[in-house]
Amino acid sequence: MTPQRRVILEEVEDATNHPTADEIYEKVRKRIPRISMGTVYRNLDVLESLGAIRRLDSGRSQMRFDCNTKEHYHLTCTRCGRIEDVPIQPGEHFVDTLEEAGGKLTKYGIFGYQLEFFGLCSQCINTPKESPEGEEKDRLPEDPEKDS
Amino acid sequence: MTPQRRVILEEVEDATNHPTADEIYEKVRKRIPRISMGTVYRNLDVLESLGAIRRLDSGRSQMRFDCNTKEHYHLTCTRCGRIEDVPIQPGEHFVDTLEEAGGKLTKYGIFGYQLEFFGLCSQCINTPKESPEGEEKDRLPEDPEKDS
DNA sequence: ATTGTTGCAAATATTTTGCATCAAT
DNA sequence: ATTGATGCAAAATATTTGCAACAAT
Repeated sequence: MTPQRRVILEEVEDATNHPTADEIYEKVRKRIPRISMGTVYRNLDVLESLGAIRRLDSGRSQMRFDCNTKEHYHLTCTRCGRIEDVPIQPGEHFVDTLEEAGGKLTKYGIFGYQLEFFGLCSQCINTPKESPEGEEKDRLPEDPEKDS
Repeated sequence: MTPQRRVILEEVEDATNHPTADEIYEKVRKRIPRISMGTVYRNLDVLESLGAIRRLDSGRSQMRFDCNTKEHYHLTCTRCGRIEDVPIQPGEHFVDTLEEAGGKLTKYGIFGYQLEFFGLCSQCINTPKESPEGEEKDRLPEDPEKDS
């Protein structure tokens, strides 16, 4: 556990959003200015295989990282791309239903599943749409942002 | 609908696996040798926004494409990375359960979800593991292949 | 003429890797 | 000494884009 690795882990843990490697790099760089991107990526890999963090696939080009390795669900915002945790408690009926349903699939050779939600994040849901003329629809999963 | 676009669509439709842009390019190139990768990507985009094909995010670095735009589920093979359709009929109880569960989430501002399964594809499930000594476990979703 | 599409090449973006050096056993 | 980790730069990968030429209205 080198200083670099510790700081990288701390920054993933402190991040409230689910940061990209680049965001982590920028934060770590404030504390260790000479750190390199390669070190960040290498340590994110190591921390992942240690089970300290999880790698999330947001459906966009960049990977995101999460220090919460417990089972929970993510919401990808169709407007801004932010990922946040879905506010469902592990005990809720929804999860039971899903677990039960998922269990039925083992007969097909399936032993895992991943569920992602799409909608508006807590920030965007309270923000009026930007382009007032354009009737810009919120995008569905398979239509990640085209504009820039 | 240019010849290029038609051929690209045909190749996505003919592919039984869920091909990557590169695989599509290689196939199209056999019929239109001078086609360029840019044209393939541009047309995959166009075809997607026409609703003719879907873009799948396999959790790996390359996008994959699917001409089946109807709702269905995918299994990503944890051993070889292949994507195949989950042999669940739309009417099966499992899907109903899931739909019901998913519907309960609208109160959180969630209007869509995507479910992916992980397991062994029909090919790998009938193949003995390769490395006999290494106890090489099948990998879980968040642990895409590390070896090469 | 205008519009949209192509092929090509160059650019972009993200992630990975080679390598000499450094740090800690 | 050996081992593993670092910083740096270069490479690799996947995708996107600028542009001149082409095709069809």
